[in-house]
Amino acid sequence: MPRGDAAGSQTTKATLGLRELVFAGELAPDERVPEIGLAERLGVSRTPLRLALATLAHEGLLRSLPGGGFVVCSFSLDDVADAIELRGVLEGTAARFAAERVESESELADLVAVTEQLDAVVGKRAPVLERFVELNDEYHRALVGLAKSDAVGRAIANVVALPFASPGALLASQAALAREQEVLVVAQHQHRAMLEAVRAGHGARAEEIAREHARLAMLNLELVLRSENALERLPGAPLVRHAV
Amino acid sequence: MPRGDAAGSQTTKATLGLRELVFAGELAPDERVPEIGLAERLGVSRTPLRLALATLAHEGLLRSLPGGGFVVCSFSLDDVADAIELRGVLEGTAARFAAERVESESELADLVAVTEQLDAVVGKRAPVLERFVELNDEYHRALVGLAKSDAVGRAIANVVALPFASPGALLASQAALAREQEVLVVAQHQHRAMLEAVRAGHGARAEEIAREHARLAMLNLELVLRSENALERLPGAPLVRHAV
DNA sequence: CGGCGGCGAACTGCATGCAATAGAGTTGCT
DNA sequence: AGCAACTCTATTGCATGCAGTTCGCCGCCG
Repeated sequence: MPRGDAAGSQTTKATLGLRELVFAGELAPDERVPEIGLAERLGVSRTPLRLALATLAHEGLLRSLPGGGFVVCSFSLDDVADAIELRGVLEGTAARFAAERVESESELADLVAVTEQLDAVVGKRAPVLERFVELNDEYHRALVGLAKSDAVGRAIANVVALPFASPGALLASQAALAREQEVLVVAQHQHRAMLEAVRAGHGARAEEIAREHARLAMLNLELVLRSENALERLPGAPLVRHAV
Repeated sequence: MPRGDAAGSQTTKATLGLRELVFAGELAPDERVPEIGLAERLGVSRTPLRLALATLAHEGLLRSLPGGGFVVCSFSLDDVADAIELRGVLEGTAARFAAERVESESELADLVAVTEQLDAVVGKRAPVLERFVELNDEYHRALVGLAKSDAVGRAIANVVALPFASPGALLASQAALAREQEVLVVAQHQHRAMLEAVRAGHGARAEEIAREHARLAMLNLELVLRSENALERLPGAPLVRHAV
């Protein structure tokens, strides 16, 4: 089926597999990625693997060495914080664009539906975190879609490629934390507030809420840092340089 | 010298050449890019060319077709406006980060030097636009550097990959316009203001100035749209879908 | 005993051959 | 005549072979 990099292509297989390997930490950060062994490990040839390596490099997960080859990037806690803040900025822009561009209530249908589902989940006595993360991602996707901007969409996609920067990343890692429910309530409050701001065409407010919403992830990061076992649940944790 | 994608590598050659071809409009937008003829046209083999195609696709200049192969992206005027606005948002973040993170005056040395050189150019009776664009680019690079954030730097690099979104793009295209000098004066005023805001640690102000500074490019875009011959000087003009 | 130079091996980057597919053109059937 | 199916070709995606280079190691010299 050598036409199209559709789902079944070798390149896709290599990219997904490689990303998984990196996230799982099976390839040590700051260490040369062996091109040969990796090819057979992923069950693909070197050519599509090389394409996958280039892709991950563009996503910022790998770095190409001057001498050739690639290394897995490692990230300091400051890097993680920056990525989260940047996501906030970009989602803020998306929210502002949405507020400025949405013309009819019908366009908001998806976002409204997701928000109501989130309400239901949070309203439960024991919210299912998994379900919340899922809906949360959906909410963010819908919001970005309303911005109607390829440029913004691509920029966000690039940032979210860093696993720990994705919307639900730090939620998933704090399952065992005490303030979990509290965070959920606040997050959902912001979801509703953003929806209202967008609906009312209040771009500046929507933007600020989105930024603050992302900073919730930074709060989570701080909470997670205080409990060692939670840190391990952080997606892409092996890439983060623990403070020594 | 088959090690390292250093300056002389075939992949680099292919990437630069391909980008040039796309910017020049030699490859018609929305048309399939022929992989075979292109290889010999660029003087490289198909393998590095394919890597270059993937790179440009990541930069948003090409789009991979479901059936395989690539097409050159075309951009509506709204897309151009979005890209410029997004650059403003990102440079705003860079400026804010710079204001929040710069600790000593010595870090500002480069930015100060460039600003003074720009002052000199603008102060001339007949400013040399070329020189201004050059220094302008340098100013923006220096500012982004002060943000000390890889994530922000990479995001900006991605947006600027669209030629018409780069800082000096719309300046270069309006060489023949009447209000040229006026724009230069305003731009340089904003450069100085940003520098002051960063120096004073006024993040919010620095951010807002940077956004407004980018919107100067949008003003230029509107000016350029009114004079047909100027539009042709816009970098990457062939990619822009002229309003029919 | 430490530093330097040469040698070897392994790995990367590139070129090309092959196979499979999608699209177009054509032909036959209704 | 129109539609559909079939064939054929051009083109892409993939695999592998080859060449060049860089890094590590060992021996040699200071």
